[in-house]
Amino acid sequence: MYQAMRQRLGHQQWWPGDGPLEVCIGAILTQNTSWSNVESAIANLKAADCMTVGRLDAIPREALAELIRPVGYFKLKAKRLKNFIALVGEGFGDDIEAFLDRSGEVLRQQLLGVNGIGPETADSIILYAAELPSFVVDTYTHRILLRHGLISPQDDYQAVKDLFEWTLPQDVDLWGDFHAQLVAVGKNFCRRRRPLCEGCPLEQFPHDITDPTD
DNA sequence: TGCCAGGCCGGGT
DNA sequence: ACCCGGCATGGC
Repeated sequence: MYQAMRQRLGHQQWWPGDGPLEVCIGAILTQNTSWSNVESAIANLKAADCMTVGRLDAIPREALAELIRPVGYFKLKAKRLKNFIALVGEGFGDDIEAFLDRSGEVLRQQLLGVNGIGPETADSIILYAAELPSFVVDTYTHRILLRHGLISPQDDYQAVKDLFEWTLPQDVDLWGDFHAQLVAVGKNFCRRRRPLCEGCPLEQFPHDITDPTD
């Protein structure tokens, strides 16, 4: 399935955006939000010279919220950004690289301890910012695998993550691009409550679910 | 015009 | 252990 998507769509070159801090910020801001909204919020942060740990720590939460308004849930996400920045600042000052330069297990545990960072956001940061192998599962991943009968509805985040991590060679570029391909397919061919995926790169693979509830 | 977007949390059963 | 409402702007 990866080869089929890759052939049709080409390498997705994820994460879109620049540098490890921007990846972390984007991962939090894009929670249940389209990436185009995140782009304009990130542009605001850059224009306000706030794309550093120090500036994000210094800026008042209310002002930060205004800068990221386009992402929606902006008050909530301002809080979540602050929580993440506090974790980095506690041990590493402004040095995001040093914060990320630790084992994936330690990183994941610390990230999950932050209010506002759940499994997908943590894994996105580990895979795309720290560049360590940690497969990212999102709603598209769930949906696509469910439609193809590869998982059951009650399989949780960890079960789906395990399926990928135990099956694929442990390769950061492969895992990163695989997730990116699934998002591309999800956005364009596998939308919510739509049974048919006309022209989908995965059309050749069996669809066991003909009446999707998701 | 309504539905959806690259989730996560807190409170209620 | 689940289930649900809340969070909110922008694009199609």
